[in-house]
Amino acid sequence: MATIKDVSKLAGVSVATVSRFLNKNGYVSKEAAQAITEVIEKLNYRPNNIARSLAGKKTATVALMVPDILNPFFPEIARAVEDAAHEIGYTVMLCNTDNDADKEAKYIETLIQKQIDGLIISSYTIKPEQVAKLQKHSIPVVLMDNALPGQDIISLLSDNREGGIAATKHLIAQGCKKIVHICGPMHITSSRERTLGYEDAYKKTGQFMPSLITYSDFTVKGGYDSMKGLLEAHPDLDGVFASNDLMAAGAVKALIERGITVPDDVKVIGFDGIHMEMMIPELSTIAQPIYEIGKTAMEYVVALINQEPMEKKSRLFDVELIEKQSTKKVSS
Amino acid sequence: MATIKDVSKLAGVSVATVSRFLNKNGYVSKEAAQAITEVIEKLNYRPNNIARSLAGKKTATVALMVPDILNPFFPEIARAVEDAAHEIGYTVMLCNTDNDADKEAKYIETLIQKQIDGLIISSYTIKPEQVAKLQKHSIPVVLMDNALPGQDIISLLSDNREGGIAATKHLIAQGCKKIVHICGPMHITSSRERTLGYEDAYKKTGQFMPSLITYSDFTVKGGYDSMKGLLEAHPDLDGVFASNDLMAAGAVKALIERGITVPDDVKVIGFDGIHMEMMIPELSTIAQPIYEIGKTAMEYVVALINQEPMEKKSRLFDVELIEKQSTKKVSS
DNA sequence: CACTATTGTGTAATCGGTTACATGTAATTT
DNA sequence: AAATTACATGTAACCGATTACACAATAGTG
Repeated sequence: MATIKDVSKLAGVSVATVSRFLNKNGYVSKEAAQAITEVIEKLNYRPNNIARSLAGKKTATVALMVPDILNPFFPEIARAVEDAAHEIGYTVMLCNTDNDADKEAKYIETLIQKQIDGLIISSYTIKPEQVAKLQKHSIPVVLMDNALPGQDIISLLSDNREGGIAATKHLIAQGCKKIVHICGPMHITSSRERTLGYEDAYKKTGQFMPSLITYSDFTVKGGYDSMKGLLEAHPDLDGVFASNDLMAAGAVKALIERGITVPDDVKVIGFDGIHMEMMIPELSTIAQPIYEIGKTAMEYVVALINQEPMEKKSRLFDVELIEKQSTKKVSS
Repeated sequence: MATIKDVSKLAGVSVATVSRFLNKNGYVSKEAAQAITEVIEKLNYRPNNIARSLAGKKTATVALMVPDILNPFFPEIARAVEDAAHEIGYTVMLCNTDNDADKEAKYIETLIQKQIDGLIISSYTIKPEQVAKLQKHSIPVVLMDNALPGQDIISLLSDNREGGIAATKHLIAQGCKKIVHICGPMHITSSRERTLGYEDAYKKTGQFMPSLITYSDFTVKGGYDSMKGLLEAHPDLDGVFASNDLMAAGAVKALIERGITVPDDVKVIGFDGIHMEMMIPELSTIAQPIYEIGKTAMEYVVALINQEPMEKKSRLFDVELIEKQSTKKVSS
């Protein structure tokens, strides 16, 4: 591997000049530039990023922390983040935390040692002290789809409350009279908000009862089990709002197994907008602008890394109702 | 951030001793060790990985190249690789190539500059010259679910041929008389093998015709479209073997849309064994030991990195038939 | 007891870059 | 013509570790 020294020697200039040339800062004469360009070409020289990083520059690496990349919501995030990162020459490290605080803590240690420039967290178990630790090492953090109350961290959230309202209103508009809700883990802010949205919207109809809500865990299995329970308690239900698409899918499964037709007998709507074209019927959902959020997360992280002046502000993204078959009005 | 120098000063020893202590090589007296331990604790010292890497050590980072993490097959791989990596203190960089040779080439440049220790490729478009480039930089490469003919690269494959046979035989055993096949991209080795397996097995029945095969692209949409075409050509088909689970899902969708019941009228089996619990009916499949393959890939890469003596050998993994509803025999 | 191994430690070079600073020349100002 | 300013380049310190080598003390051996 050729080094900057090799280049400087062959080009007949000093390493400083080569470095200036490479980084486009400071003065470099046309002749020197020409010579260096040629030598670089000839030696097929590539600057060593490790050395660069050590000399005080950044690593151009950010990490993405997710609970589990197997959960289809997170590949979408990963893809968005990776695309945005790649575009500006950054590289993404993938970290699965399994919602395990220990694993999380250990990972953060590793990431600090590896001198990542920034961290995008889309993990729900993240502890404030971990974030504090990162900040002590001046590693910028951006939270996606999560918020840490009372902390000075940028967090990018969808308007979950509004989404919960929109989902519920949509079911009402489609003619549902008795709408149940499968909600996600209560320690997740986004999840709570969605449920509050449902309550907001549904209470106005005067039909609300606490027993219409079941608490679940954002998994297909969880949605499936919850749906079974709800069917026992409310055989006359005709609308289901699940706090995420996976649970909605589980709910559909439970309904169909019981011989209940979706959307004819019961309409189902999810939340998130993950791609599940394989579902029959296809699922209506409240879609988050996941891609935009991911892209924004990268932009924010990079801005923080470069200490660009910015109003350090969290943001709320609009969600969008996507109507598919699962809530289609049946022409009677 | 405390450095090794700070530690050495405070502990009253030289940096060399501290380094020896940290790396557990060379002699360090009990007293020195004790003193160093205390100072490290006190200063909360963590060795700087960048500096370590520069000084000739490895980066403890591998990259994983996949076409698109949004395709549900790849999160499974990513998860396996990441788990195995994490266990041995390695970190994983995620690279989406979109099957774009340019993007791939650029990425490889970046990865070389970042001095990754090894690369696991599960991307189908990888070019031999790219691999050669990596090898020139002595970066070990392991191929997953793919092989590069005539190249000296370890590749980990499932027994796709055998899997294709097993899938077909299973459909036959379940009573299917006319079995069509939706095959994947022909430039993908694994895909071709699966199709060969189908042909092998089905030709024995004497029922085989080339028109039973449709060429598709490993997507849900592709499977859906192919199925439609096959239904036109062969209205009397009663078994479908799709070369991957996504296409199988698309096929199921097309069938159900046509009012055909799965598995009663037509049985469908896929390949890969990705998790799709949301499907109704759940999909029978030939499961690859994805997790094991991912783990093995990491083990191989690390062995290569450490230049451990090993018979540099590619491996073929056994696949497993997973029977679910989509091929259930209907009690008549 | 002299001689070799073993144990323990420190100095300084090295990895491959970046950059502050010194120095020198050419072009502008005043 | 003297004083600035802009341009161009090189020297050497530095980033934070690893490690070859030299040296010293202690233990073991014949």
